[in-house]
Amino acid sequence: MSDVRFDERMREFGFRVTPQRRVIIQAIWDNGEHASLEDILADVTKNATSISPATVYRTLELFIERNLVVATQLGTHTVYEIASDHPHHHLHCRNCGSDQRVELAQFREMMEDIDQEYDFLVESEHMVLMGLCEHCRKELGK
Amino acid sequence: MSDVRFDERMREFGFRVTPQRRVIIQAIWDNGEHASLEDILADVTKNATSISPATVYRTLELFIERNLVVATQLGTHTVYEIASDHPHHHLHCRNCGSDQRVELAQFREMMEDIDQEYDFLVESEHMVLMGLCEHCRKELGK
DNA sequence: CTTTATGCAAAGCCTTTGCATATCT
DNA sequence: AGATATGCAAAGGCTTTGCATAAAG
Repeated sequence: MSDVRFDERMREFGFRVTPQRRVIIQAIWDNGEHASLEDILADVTKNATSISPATVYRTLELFIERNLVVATQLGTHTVYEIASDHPHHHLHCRNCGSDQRVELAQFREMMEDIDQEYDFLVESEHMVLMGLCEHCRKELGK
Repeated sequence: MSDVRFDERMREFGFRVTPQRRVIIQAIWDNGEHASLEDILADVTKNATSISPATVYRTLELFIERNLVVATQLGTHTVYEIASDHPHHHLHCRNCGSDQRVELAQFREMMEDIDQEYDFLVESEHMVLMGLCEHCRKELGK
């Protein structure tokens, strides 16, 4: 995604485009779309003429509120990614930290089963499954 | 579970039994086994001759470390429950906050599918699915 | 020109830590 | 008695807030 795209995107969402916001959204993008707050704060204070942390917090809150950015709980901390139209889930490797996006038909099935069996409507649209990736499970012999 | 039981349980795990620990573990139990930190702190300072928050933090850390208590991420905050032998998941209603324990055969299936399709080993053993319970989905017309 | 965003510094909160005292086994 | 847990108060770290200034539309 180019810088121009980000600008457009922000305008679409009715935001003013500022250098700080460009840097922040770029930081999220650069982190493979799974940026922790620390990642963002680090990137941002590194790349830019010292953006205030306050700005980062306020900007993220705003973006999340209006769904330009999605916040997801990954174990203990929250990660941020730029909202996309494609619902998906994540396979997050606890060993190497890699992150794989997947569309899980199986997940949909599971939701339907739960619906029928318990009459419960699952709304978790963006789950993170922790575990071991292809590479690490071999390395660890699992 | 009676108080005596808790005492036994704690001793099994090699803990000294103190009044504070009784109160803390009771607080977790009383909250339908899904107590937030706030719940616990509130209960504890209410029921007891003012236990120090420091003690609550240290005790929880200890219990979790040695698997007497399990900590689970529920959206933004962490919830605590007394460890049980039966692996299970939770259906948590975002509207009324009710919480239903379920054993999901479907979940196991999903894990196996993911294994085959992506060669990823899912280790999330204790998930919380957010959504709407039987009652609330009717109330909200979903 | 008006509205909105930013930076700074202070205030707030929640959590952790050190150490002396009290408690458990 | 010896080992461990607790309370207190202080220290820490992260996040939020108020307000004046700067920048965007």
